[in-house]
Amino acid sequence: MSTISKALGLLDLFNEAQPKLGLTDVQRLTGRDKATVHRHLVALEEAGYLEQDTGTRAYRLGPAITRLAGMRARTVHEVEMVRSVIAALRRAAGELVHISRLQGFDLVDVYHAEHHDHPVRVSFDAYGLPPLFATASGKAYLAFSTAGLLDMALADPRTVQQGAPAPDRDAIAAELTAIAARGYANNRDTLRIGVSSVAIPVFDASARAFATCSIAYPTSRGGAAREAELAALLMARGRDITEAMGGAVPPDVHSIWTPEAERAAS
Amino acid sequence: MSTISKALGLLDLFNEAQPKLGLTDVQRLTGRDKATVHRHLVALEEAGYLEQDTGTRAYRLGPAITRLAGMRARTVHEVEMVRSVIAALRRAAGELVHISRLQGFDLVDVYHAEHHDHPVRVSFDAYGLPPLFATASGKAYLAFSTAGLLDMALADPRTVQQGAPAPDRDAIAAELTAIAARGYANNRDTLRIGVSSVAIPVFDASARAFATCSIAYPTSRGGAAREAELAALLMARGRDITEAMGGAVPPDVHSIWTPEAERAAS
DNA sequence: CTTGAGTGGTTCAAATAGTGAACCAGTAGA
DNA sequence: TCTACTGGTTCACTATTTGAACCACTCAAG
Repeated sequence: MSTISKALGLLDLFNEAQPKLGLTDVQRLTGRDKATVHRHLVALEEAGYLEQDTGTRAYRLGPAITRLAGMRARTVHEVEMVRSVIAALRRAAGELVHISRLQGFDLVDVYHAEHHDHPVRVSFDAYGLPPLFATASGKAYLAFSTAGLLDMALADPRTVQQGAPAPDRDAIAAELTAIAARGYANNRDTLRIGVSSVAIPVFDASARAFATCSIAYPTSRGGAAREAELAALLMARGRDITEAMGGAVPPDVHSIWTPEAERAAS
Repeated sequence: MSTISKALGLLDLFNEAQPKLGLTDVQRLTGRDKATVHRHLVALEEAGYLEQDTGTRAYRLGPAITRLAGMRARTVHEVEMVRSVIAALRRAAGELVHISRLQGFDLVDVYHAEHHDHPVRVSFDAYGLPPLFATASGKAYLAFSTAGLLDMALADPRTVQQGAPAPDRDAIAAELTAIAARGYANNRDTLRIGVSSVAIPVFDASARAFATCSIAYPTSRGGAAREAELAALLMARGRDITEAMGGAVPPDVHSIWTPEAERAAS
């Protein structure tokens, strides 16, 4: 293990539960020698990745991290921020993976990664904008937003223009509650025959949903087992996606997603 | 020089002008051996501080930076984010340094660091909230915000309640233009006899002013030379303060502040 | 289709930089 | 005054890092 990895690993020790760590704390947590830890801490501090409280001498995350994150936000396009995570997801799932973002009352496609192994693929129409509650992404978004949003989406003029039967508000609300409880939304042939999908929300820095990540797959390839499998993949990466974009997963969602992530890591 | 410092130094090579760097680019910029650079880049990539474009193989800043910055934003209090910078400023200036933040139409004190060397100090009244255009901080804020804000501040009922003569809008607007051009605002005895101050804005991630940093000093200690000296100190640290809080200095301001920063570094 | 000049990446002996047991110094209770 | 904690430092030892030379690949020119 390189010295660099060891030093950078120290930064991961800082979290909500332990925002400040003393030399001895870090030494205990890592099991490494005190002198080594100290040298690493000093090196990180000199570079600005840590800073030391002048009073307690405890270390905390430093300004260089914030500075670089700003640089990344400015220089790396939003799409590229999640591209590697999405690519990994697409490889694991073998299906089309989407990132969509809310604009007005529509979720528009920001990025989608195709997979080229299967001959049968879901083709994607970039200009079809169905109402929020009709797609897996939209439901994922609504389920993790404030309740009022569903009514606003239902009040959207395009919802009734379709000539279709009026949507059942209570039924949708009940489904959203179920989605919030299990951590992901799904869709089976409801929007387009032969196409199913699963979706999770992406949260911003204020832990509010602002985008979604979804996997679309031909229904022909998937039963309930396939859906559960893809949903597990999605939830295992949910935290990474949100954090790569500068967001924070709310605690309640975190507790739903984390067990899946651990299961997938095994 | 430690390996850690060398590796972390690589991250600073990425900026707006060169958001993506190849192995050879980094090697040229650092002058170090290619093998060394490569090992460092790989170590940083494995930790998530860099990521590699699968196509071009160029490196860019990675998701771990954004993740950690989120952690810092959540665990380190806003005040502590700038405490060390402010402490350095206070030591260099030997005067009272303030950080104020806009709340509604008032700049309220977030943090202030006193200096204990001088017997005569500016004492600070935390509950005095003069109109924006009457303080150095307020003027610094207004000068780097949209023009409409001045009129809103002038329309504030408390402005006229004072019983003082009505403020001259054109004179203030002209002063704000001058402030924007030279990079800092000042105040001499106008608010309180015997107290002068200089101030600069602090910008958020969207490069909009959202707070200010100011130095207050007894007028008895300061002529124009003292004011210029303190203003130079302030502007030299302006970028650090903004970036430590996750903000970005707008390009035009950057070009005003940077020469001062270089002068002060010598 | 070669050739050469670019890439990015790898190898392994040499040496430099990292390591850790033991040490010092300060502080807060008992 | 002890003791038991802190944070931090020293220096012989050794393991990790280093860098010249190397490979593999791509691309444009001859």
